[in-house]
Amino acid sequence: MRKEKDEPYCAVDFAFQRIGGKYRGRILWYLHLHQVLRYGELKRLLKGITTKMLTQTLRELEQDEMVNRKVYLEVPPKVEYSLTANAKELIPLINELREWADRRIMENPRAGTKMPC
Amino acid sequence: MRKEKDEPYCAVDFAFQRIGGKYRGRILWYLHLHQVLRYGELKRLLKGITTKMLTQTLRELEQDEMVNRKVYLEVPPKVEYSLTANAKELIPLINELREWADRRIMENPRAGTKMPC
DNA sequence: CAGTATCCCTGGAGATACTG
DNA sequence: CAGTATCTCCAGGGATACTG
Repeated sequence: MRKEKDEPYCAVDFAFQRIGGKYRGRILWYLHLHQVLRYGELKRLLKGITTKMLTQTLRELEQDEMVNRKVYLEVPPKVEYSLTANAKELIPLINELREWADRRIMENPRAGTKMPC
Repeated sequence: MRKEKDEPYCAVDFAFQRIGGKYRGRILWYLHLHQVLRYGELKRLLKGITTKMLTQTLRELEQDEMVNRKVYLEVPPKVEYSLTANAKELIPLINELREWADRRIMENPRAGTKMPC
């Protein structure tokens, strides 16, 4: 049974509930980079994610109108995921967050190297 | 004992680890709105937060160089929190996330009203 | 291929009491 | 005032097996 999120206290809260969580950011970013991805392709990109978490996160993103899910009635099955218009509005922001993070990573002597996405 | 965060997989991950979490976004936003806030003021703004979570989150933000902690050696004690330069770079982005969220909230017939922060 | 269905465990978070 | 210190709980997430 799907748990309801806590009522967000304010818009900042609301935003972070939609993009926060362990995999949401990367899923949105990969869908942006590739335009459209199949379930298995996403699973390969999100190395180590379990099917349970991937399916669950995709379903939540779908309910939040952040991703489209397109099912092809073929054998073997084929399902494609893509960003909705709502989510696309966020891409420039996520990109700037990514650049901010890259700067923090470069500043840090320990890390010293950019992390590819 | 402080648990280490999972190694972020990429910069997008890194960014969300720094601004994600239940209260981080709002703390950064409130510190932006008020410039400087005392512990008790933050606690009042984050209605319902426990001292444990507030202290813990502030310490993490401090370690991540997102907030400054200034202690006044007075009785009664006085501690002031403010944003670091690193965190201030994020404010325009958080503000745009907030505006994005406001648009989503207004679109939704159920909600229909902006949420103040 | 794209998922379900279970079982299980941990750590994020709440409640409460106490202190320099 | 600005925190510590404990105890507790539960849901987010992992591992594994199975299926249309």
